[in-house]
Amino acid sequence: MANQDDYLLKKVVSHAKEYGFVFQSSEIYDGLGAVYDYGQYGSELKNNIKSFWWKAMVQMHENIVGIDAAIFMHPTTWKASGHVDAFNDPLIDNKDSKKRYRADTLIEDHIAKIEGKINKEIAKAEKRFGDSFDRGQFISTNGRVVQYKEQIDAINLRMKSAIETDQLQDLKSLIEELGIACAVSGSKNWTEVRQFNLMFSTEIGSLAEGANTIYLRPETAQGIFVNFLNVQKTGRMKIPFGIAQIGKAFRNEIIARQFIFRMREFEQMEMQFFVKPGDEIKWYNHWKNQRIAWHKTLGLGEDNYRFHDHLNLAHYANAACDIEFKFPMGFKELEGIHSRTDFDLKAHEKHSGKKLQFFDPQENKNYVPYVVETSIGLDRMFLAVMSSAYTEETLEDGSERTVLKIPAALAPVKVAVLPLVKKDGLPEKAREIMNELKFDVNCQYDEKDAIGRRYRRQDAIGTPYCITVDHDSLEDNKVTLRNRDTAKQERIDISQLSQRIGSLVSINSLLRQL
RNA sequence: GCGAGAAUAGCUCAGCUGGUAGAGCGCAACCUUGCCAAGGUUGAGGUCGCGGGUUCGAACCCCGUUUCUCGCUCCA
Repeated sequence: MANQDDYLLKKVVSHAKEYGFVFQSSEIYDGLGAVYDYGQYGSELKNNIKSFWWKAMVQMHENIVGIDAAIFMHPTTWKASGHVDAFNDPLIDNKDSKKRYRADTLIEDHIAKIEGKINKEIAKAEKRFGDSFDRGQFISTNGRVVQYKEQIDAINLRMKSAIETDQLQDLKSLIEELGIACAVSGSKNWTEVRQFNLMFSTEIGSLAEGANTIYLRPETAQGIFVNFLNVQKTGRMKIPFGIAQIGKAFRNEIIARQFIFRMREFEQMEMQFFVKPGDEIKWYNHWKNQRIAWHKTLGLGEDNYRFHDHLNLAHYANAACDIEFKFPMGFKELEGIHSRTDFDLKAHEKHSGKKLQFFDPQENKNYVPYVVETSIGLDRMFLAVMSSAYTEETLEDGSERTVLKIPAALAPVKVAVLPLVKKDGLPEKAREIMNELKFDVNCQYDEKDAIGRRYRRQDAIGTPYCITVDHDSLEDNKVTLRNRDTAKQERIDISQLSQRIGSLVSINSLLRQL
C-alpha cells in the first residue's frame, strides 16, 4: 500500500515536470532545496485555484474584502506575533543516539523532575501530618523543598539569560552541569547548541540603527492584523467582517520534503474573520462548514477529506482544526481553521500603542474583536488537485492513457481546437473558431500528428474539452465536442460553442453550488 | 541536522571484471493517412549532477559537495 502511494507521488512529480506544471527551482544549477517553480500549465492551474478561492471568499460575501500586504513588515510585528521567540529554537544533538532536542526543552524537563521531587516531599509530609498539614508553610520552611526551589530558580534564571543574550555556549554548559542525559542513548555526549531561526532575515537600509534586520514574513496573517483598522475605517466595515489575502510566506524549514507539500517559499490563501467576543465558536463552526463545502464542490472525492481537531491548542487559540486531504503520502493538513481569540490584535495594541478596537453601536461600547481564521496552503491545494486528478486508464481497445481529471473550472487549458486534417481548409476553419473562443477561455490550437494522439496530449495536461473540425464542418457549421473523461463526442453548432463551453468550464457553476 | 539509498537524453531506464555512451517512448521537419498514442524518411538532444583524486585510461573505484527519496527529528 505504502509502495503504491510512493509510486503515485513519484508519478505525479514526474508528470508535473514532463508536462510543464512544476519544475525544481534553478535546476540547471542542480536545484535549490525545497523550492519549486510553476511552469506554463502549473501557473495557469494555480491562478485558477486562486481565482476560485478569491471569488468564493471575497466576491460572494458582502462583508469580506481582500488586501495584498507587503512581504516585508516592521520587525516589531514579529515580536508581537510571537514568532521571534517561538520560531527561534536552540537545538542540540546527542552524538550517540543522533537524536535532536530543543536545548530549552531538555532543561525544562530537568526542572520538571525536580518539581516531581518537591511534590514527593509534600506528599510524604501530608501523609505524616494529616489534617494539621499546612502546605504553604511546609513549602516555605522545609529545608529540602527550599533547596529544590532555589535550584529551580537558579536554573531558570541562567537559562533565560542565556537564551536572551544568545549565550548558546552557556546553555550547553548548563546541560552538562545538570548532568542531563539523552533519553535514548543515556549518554551525555552532546554537540554544541545551535540556533535555528525559522524566519528568513535580511537587511533594510532605511530603518534606524540597530533595528535594521527585517524578516521575510513566515505567515501572511499579520499583514491583515496590522491593517485591521485601515480596512475597517476606510471600508466602513461592521463586525462581523472578514479580510482575505493571498500571498507568499517563507519559512527556513530544517527539513522540507515531499515535493511542493512543504516548501521554504510557499503561498497561503487566508481570511481573518473579526467577530464579537463570545460569538467566535459560532463563527468557527460556520467557517468549518463553509470551507469543507468549498472543497467538496470541486469533486476531488468526498472520502479524501477529513477534519482533524487540535487537542493541544496553540497559545493564541481556543479552538482549532485542520481539514486534511488524502495525499499520496497519506492524510495531511491542507487547510487550518483557527479561533485565534483576540491574541493578535491585543498583542499589536500592546506593541504599537495603538488601539485596535471596534465601536459596536448595538453594544454601545468598544472592544477588541475576536478572530476566526481560515488558512489554506495554495501549493498544497495544487498538489491535492494534481494527485487526485492523475489517472492511468486502460481503454476498451487495450491501449493506455494518462489523463489529468482536473475539475474543468480549474483546468489550465479549457479547450483545444483541432482540425481533423492539416489541409482542405480545415486549419483555417479551426483558426477561425479559436480566434473567437480565445476571448472566453484559455485555448490551444494543434494540427500536428494524428487526431488520437492530439487527444492524448490534451488528456495529459487535463484539457476538459476538444473541438474537432472535420470536412462536414465546412458544410454544416458544426463541430464535434469531445469530453476528456468519457471520450464521448457530440455534434454542436459553431454558433453555440462560446455559450456551451462557458457553461461547462466556468468557475461560476461551482460558486452557485456554495 | 543525523543515518541509509539514489542521480546516465524531455520521461522510463540499460550500460559486463574500468577501455572516452545506448534503447524505448517523447520532441522537431517532411511524406502518407484521417476520430482516440498509425506508418515511413530525416533530424535535434547527454563533456553520464558538480569538484577533486587513483589510473595509461573513469559513467563505473575513492573523497568531498549539491539535489532527490526513505527513516529519525522538527513543525503556529
